[in-house]
Amino acid sequence: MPRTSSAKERLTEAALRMIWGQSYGSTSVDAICEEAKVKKGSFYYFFKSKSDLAVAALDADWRRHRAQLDTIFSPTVPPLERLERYFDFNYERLVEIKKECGAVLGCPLYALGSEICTQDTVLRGKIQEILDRKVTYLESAIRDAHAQGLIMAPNEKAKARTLFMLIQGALTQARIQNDVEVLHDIYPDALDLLGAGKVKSAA
Amino acid sequence: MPRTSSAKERLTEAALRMIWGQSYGSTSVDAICEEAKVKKGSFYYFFKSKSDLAVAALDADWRRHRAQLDTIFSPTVPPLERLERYFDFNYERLVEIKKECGAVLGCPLYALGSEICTQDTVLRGKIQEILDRKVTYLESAIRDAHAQGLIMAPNEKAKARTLFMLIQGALTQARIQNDVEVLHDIYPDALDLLGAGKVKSAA
DNA sequence: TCTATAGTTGACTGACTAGTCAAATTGGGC
DNA sequence: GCCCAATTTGACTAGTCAGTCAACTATAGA
Repeated sequence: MPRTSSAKERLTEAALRMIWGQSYGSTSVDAICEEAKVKKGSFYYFFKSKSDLAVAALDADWRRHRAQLDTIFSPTVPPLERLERYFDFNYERLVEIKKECGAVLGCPLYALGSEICTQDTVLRGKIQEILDRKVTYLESAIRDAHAQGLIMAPNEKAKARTLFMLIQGALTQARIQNDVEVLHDIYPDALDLLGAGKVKSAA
Repeated sequence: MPRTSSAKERLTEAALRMIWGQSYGSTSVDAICEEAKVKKGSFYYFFKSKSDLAVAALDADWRRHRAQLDTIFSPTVPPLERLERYFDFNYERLVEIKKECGAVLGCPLYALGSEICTQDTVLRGKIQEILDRKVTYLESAIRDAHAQGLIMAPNEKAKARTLFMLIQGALTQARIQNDVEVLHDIYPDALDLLGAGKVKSAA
């Protein structure tokens, strides 16, 4: 295992950062190579195309992100606390990245997915796959919360998808108006969405 | 008034259609000109840049869209029916466009906004302006519904923004997975979000 | 009919695009 | 020291990009 990052790693990292920070279309292979300090010949030794690099970049990012989600959504944590932690996590992440690069970037999957979905079926498929896996975390938290009588959500799959779309909508809105605070305001509304008020209070 | 569409009109229409259908970055001025049957020299007679054209295209689209929203959100219609109509309208619009161009395209403001927000401040400003106006329609419907005791939403501005982000999240998800049905499932959840169940039933 | 203005045209620039390739270099196993 | 495979390099296509420009035409008003 190399102590210093390999050329391939530097490429996927630079690619994600730049594509997320600007857009897929406006991020050139040349610019990615320059940022990663890799010559273009090497680029095409590792990846067969720009699209191929993007897939690899999303995969690498997902591997990192997944571990964080496993912690946040640990079954040892009460289900509604998992959701609250996830909201906090998204907020903190946005703040951190804004500090780093000066802009609120939202979710790379939605930003990239919305841009390329009509043009690159492979990339779109990868994005869909990761999005589906992310929804799964919400599903299990909602299922557990419902089972414990904390919320009223008999169809946890539908609720999870709706909640996910709300979160992603908020992340996209935050990106568009370059404002993290958009995220803060939605948690109480998310509880309403989940039917937290519909439940018979403890008798 | 010209009976046949002017070059300028053809340009804004082609631009919106192509940018929405693909992406801003992958839509070239040359391609727009070809689609609009206008020579590039003429393009730069009417618009000072591609970005300038995009702003004009959004403006023109908003003028059309606004009239439809005024009908849907007419104060003569009961407030919750306004919202239901708006959901139906979005669904029908997605279906229609899918029939036309073979793909689910979501909302042009979010698709374009998410793509260019870190790169084009003028375009971003125009998008924000239109988005803000759209939220206003939801606000008034929610305010009226609350006043009539149909929902529990004392802070109509916050609720409207949250509902808007849910809708936009759903539209974006529909675009990414090229599936209109995503939209259908969220209306009951939207009612939960608005606190339709929280309200004391008629005594 | 003259003129001013609005609109049109196509050729042009120079920078940038994704992707290719043969040759050179590296570093580990023998 | 030698070999082989993994990697690196930089020069190279051939096409596309946004934007420019001077010359041209159409047309409306006086």
